[in-house]
Amino acid sequence: MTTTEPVGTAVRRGRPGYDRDSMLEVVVEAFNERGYDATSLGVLAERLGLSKSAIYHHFASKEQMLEVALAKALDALEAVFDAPEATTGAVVSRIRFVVRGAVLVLCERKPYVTLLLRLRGNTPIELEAMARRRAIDRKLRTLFELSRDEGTLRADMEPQVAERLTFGMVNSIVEWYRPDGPISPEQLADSVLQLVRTGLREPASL
Amino acid sequence: MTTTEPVGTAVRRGRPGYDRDSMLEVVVEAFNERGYDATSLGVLAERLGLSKSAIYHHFASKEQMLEVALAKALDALEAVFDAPEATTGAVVSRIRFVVRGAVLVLCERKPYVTLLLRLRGNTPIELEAMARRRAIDRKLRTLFELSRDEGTLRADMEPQVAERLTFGMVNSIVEWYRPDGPISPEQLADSVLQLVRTGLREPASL
DNA sequence: GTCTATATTGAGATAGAC
DNA sequence: GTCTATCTCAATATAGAC
Repeated sequence: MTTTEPVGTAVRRGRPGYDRDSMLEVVVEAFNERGYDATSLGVLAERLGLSKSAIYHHFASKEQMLEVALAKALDALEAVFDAPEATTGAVVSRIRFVVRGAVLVLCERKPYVTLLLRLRGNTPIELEAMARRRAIDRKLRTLFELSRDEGTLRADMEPQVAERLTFGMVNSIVEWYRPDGPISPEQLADSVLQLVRTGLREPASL
Repeated sequence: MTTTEPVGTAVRRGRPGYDRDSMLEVVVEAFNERGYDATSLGVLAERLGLSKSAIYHHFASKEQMLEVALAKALDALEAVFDAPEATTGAVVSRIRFVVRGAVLVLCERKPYVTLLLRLRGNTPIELEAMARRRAIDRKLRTLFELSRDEGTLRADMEPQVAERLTFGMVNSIVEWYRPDGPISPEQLADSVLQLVRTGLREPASL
């Protein structure tokens, strides 16, 4: 159901000619601006330059749009956490790999990940996506526990707390990152890793 | 319109007898579980054990519930950022004060702050609340810029990025913190400050 | 593959009795 | 201060023509 090709730059507002992916870009942008529930098909039709009913030729329902969009986020995130660099080697390198990978996915597929992070679980589809997300969280927590056990994580902090704060920071990036801004995803990933490694302070401050 | 007494433990589900505050607790809990837009008056009535129309004796509209709830969050947050400890003294102490204060407010008024952080700006009320929130963000950014200028913030990171990552981490706490769990708000604030100061690593790791 | 209807449901809100 | 009954509107979705 979900081809996993890169997001790409699709045609915008150039009269019809939508395929599923280019349509989804417009749709998900609207979902993120107004919230999924608050975005009516009427608004979507307006943005797409189509009538409401025309939308049903591309998607069976509003919720199917959500489903396809969430898959784009989850497939990419799962790929990071299942990669060999995330499952083998030194624990510390694995953590660095998944932090960096999560930041990159988040920047590159920002609209789709944004949608994922805001789910409330109101329908079976949302619940399933949240379950996949929780599975990722569990892998993450395990990594932090391993780090604590081997003594590379600071001992005065619970691994769960460290994990949640770290990925809370990572996830919050969707709220402000602009793909067309001055910061590249790689630079941002570096900043996150710096902050997580050694904090904000210039030696002997804060 | 908004008395600012502490949240308190109000009567739950004990047949009628609701006042505005105890009613709001139930309402906001529902808003946060399902999302504001996805929460119908029917669902609220069910949770409250009232009919839909009875709700209108306490609030003029669904949106007014949101408005009153948002004020509870914003009043408390603004109090932190306007406190003398946030506006005078060493910049580094000011930053520490607002980080700690934000974490504490967030834990103590979690449902209300959660609502605030998830706004999309779909109505004038939401836009006004978001404007108040942005004013707070500006004060925050200014503090980080001052820190950079005086050389207490690490020089290899933009102050805006440092600020957003830090408060992204702080704000993400609403997603998992449990007031009745094992971690006290003070402990959590300490953990955040530790992480922000010196990072996650046990010296010479990660 | 898009359109103009239209069906159907459920939303927020009101009227007026008790 | 709560109820039942109802109003009005907008939502998702469908039917069927072009």
